[in-house]
Amino acid sequence: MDANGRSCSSETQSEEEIDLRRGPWTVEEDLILINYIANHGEGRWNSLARCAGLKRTGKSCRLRWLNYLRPDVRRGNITLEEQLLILELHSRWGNRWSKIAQHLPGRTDNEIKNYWRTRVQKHAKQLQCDVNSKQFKDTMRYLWMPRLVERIRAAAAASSGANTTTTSPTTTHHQIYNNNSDVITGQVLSSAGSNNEYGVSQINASFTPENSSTAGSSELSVGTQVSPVSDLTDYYNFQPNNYADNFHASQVNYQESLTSPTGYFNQGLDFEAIEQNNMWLGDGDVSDNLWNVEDIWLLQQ
DNA sequence: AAGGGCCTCAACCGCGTGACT
DNA sequence: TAGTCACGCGGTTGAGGCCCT
Repeated sequence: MDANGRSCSSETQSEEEIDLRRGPWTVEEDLILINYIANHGEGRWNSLARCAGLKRTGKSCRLRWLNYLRPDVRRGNITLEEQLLILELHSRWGNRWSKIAQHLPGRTDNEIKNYWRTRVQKHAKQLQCDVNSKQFKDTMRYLWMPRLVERIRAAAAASSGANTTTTSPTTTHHQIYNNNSDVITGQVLSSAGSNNEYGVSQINASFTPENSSTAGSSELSVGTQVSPVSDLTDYYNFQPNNYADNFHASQVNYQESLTSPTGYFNQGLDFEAIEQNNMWLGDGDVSDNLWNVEDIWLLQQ
């Protein structure tokens, strides 16, 4: 019996015998699939497709359900926190999208893959280097990720400043990665802006470049006195032998990551000069304007 | 207003893997 | 052991929307 009470008599019918539909799903198809799964559960997608009366392959049904119709699928923009996590996990696992997606609740591997290809690979292309090259990985690790941390901190500070009547600690969950690449899931009690056991400030997960009035300079306009220059120079004015000391409180634990195998960023780079060249001051999406292409290439020479 | 280029993302495709017979 | 099937993964495609000229 299918979701509409009809008997499923076409178990042996091959896909070739059915006039299979392709392309975008209709609302009616979605409803059929949702209702069928609600009554019968997931799994055995080929027979599910037949029994539900959907002229789709099992694969197509599975994909539609997992990537779109599942109730726990999280729609909307990738948050800064999620972006940081994606970059971190990708640096460890590479294109293991499903594995990465497991650590971003509600996000699908397809969504993360699309994010990576459309946002991250775009910058590799702009830099005229391979996304898997050491140059690009170092650029991501030493420039982009600290910048994301800074923006997350700024967002947290902005939200705390905008909500000064709330002084009680808030509870957040963080997944942080130790040096063995193991996931540590922590329930963190902290006031906004304070440090926690993982050395990570409380993060306003709802903040996105898109839902801020305008990413970049605008986040400073809500009363948050976060200077991208001064804070970033704290981050980046590390010397080869003391950078770990300069990179601790309120930041994701990047001490391990800060050893650049290729040395591109271990040679006392003048990040303040980079700041003054307006490298970080893009006013668009956080993933845009993160670096000036010519500056990066000059740095790498 | 039009159209061309670019970007995003849903959907498809091919392949690998594991379970089962 | 070989064959089949279901499932999942990563890569790719293409439609539609947006932006710029």
